[in-house]
Amino acid sequence: MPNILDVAKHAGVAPTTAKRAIHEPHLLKPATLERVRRAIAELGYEPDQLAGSLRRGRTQTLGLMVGNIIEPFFAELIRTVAKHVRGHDYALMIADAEYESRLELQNLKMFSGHRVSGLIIRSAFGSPNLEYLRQMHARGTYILEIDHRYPDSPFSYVLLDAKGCMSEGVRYLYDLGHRRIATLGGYDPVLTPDERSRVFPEALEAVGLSPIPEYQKVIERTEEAAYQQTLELMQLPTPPTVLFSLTGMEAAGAFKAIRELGLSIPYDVSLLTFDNYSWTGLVDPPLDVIEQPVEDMGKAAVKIVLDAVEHQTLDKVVRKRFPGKLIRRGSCAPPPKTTQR
Amino acid sequence: MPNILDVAKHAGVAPTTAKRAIHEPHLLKPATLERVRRAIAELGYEPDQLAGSLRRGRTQTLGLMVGNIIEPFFAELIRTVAKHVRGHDYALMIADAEYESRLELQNLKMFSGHRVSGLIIRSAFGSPNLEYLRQMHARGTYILEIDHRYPDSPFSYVLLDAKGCMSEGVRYLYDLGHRRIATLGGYDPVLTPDERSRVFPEALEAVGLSPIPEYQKVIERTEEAAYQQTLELMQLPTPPTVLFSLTGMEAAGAFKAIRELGLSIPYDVSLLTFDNYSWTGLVDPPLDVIEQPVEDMGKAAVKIVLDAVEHQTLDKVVRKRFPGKLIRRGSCAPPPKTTQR
DNA sequence: TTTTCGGATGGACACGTGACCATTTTGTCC
DNA sequence: GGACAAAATGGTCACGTGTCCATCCGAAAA
Repeated sequence: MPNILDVAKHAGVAPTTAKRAIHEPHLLKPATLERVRRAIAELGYEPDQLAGSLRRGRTQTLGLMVGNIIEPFFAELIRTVAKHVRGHDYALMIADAEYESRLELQNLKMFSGHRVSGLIIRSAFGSPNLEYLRQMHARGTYILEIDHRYPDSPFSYVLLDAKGCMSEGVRYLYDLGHRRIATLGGYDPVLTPDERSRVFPEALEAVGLSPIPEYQKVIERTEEAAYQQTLELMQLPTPPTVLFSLTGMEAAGAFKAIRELGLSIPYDVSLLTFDNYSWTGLVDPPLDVIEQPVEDMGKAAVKIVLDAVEHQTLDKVVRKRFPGKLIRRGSCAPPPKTTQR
Repeated sequence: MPNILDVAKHAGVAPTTAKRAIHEPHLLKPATLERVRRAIAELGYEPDQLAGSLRRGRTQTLGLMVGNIIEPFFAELIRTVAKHVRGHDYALMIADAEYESRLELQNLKMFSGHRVSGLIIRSAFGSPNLEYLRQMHARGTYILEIDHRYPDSPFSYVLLDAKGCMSEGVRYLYDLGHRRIATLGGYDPVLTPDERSRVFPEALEAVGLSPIPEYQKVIERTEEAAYQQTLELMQLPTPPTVLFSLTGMEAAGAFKAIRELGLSIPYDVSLLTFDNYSWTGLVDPPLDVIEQPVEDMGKAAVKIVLDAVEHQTLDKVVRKRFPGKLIRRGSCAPPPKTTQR
């Protein structure tokens, strides 16, 4: 593979001149520039990013670690991030932690070994890796959390306005007449310390309700676990009149369970979920959702990270929250008369 | 950031010895090894993959270029590939070409600049980038095509058994009584030269049918285009009795169009599609699908690429086809009596 | 004690680039 | 044509690692 010296030799100039043809072409005489350019084309020369990064002391590489690539939220996030990184000459390394700290650490080490300049991370719940992130930051990697953050983490973040969304959702359901509202999956400081389940009680209290203990359960945030919990909830003596799903993944499980129980949405039970996944508009009835502005979030994340990396302001902390959007489609209706109190 | 020389100094040994503690620990006296290991731990040393790759002349990096990361097929492919790369100390660079040759080339150059050792690529249709891929291969990148291949491409591939799938699908529909079968999107040597649409006529002929000209149309393989084409097809004087969707993405568009036309599946029209996406089991009726063994395909792709890269057998060509699996769920039934001939 | 040999350890250098400073060439003015 | 500044070009080295070869040490054999 030809290198810059080959190009220089082929063009009859010094290596430094050859390199300037790439990075500072304005410094060269047009004739020289042209000669070097032809040499580059003829040899098919392509700069080695490895050597450049090594010398420069800084790579043109960003890391993106997602929680679970199968979830459309993360797939869309990857696409958006990739889209906005494009054109800035940065490569994107992507890893999927599957919400597991062990995998997360393994991937972080890989990123670190490859000296990524910036890292956008959806950290795992209850992860012991905060210290490692701190270390990466101390060594020059700019870190931004997305979708979820460690409590007390010192890093920049891009998050959903969880409190606003939960309040709006609960208010919407309350106004329809619902009093027995259940979320899929409850708050747990270690297993599922996500903001949505944490602020749910506050949102209830804001409309004068309080959490119903028998609906509270800590589950994994998976389709299967949501399926199971829905079966259990709907077979309680006094089942909830509405299920509030905190992720689109869980909504699929809940929807399946409701259908298998022979219940009708929204006549027997209402369903509201986060994430405007495409299937939510295809099922019958189409689901009411709280849409996350994934595009905006990904774009903001890239901007913050690239700004910090390019200006080497690694200690600059930028924190942004984005509003969700409640979309009504028909899966929420007033609760059945017979069960209303 | 500490380097191997710092470690050596800290442990009181020569750089070479320090490095052996990492790569060839069996060569060191246990006491020395222990001292170096302690130094590594105390300094938090992590080898610089850039410098290593530069010296070695080969990176520990693979590239994966997908057609469209939003499609669950590719999201699953990414996950599977990431999963099987893990544990081999390779980093994964991921890019999304969005089926556009221009983006594809841009991403290929990025991969090339970062000197990826292997590349798994779902190439864009009618792309002019085959020559560039050839060049990358000549310079030491092992290349494997997945899901689609350039006609006459010289590279390894992992593909679906398109012919088998199309034959089985057509046979299934024929046996139900269908004679007017339309695919969504037809074959075009430049725009959509995919195997599925190409072998569709053969599959028809195998059961004694022939393609119906008015159903043949070249469309983009998108949800929106499929939606439009479905509207058009179903409003023809003699509409097809069944739609055969070649991708899961298109099925969503078709499903939406059918519902909006007030038609009932499968009584008014049947629907069969590739890709067992989760939503296909949630809608009413659940859809008959031809499932692609994404896991197996991704696993095989990684194995082939890593084998070739690690043994430096860059000219070894491995080609595999995987069978699809027809899953019946109820969206295909005998055609309506009134329209049957 | 000397020799020999294999197990341990050490030293020098190259990978391809970018940063930095040095040198040559060109243009302008008197 | 000479002086001078600016424009253009050139030379050297370090980034952190892996490779290659050299050296050292200690134990067993002579």
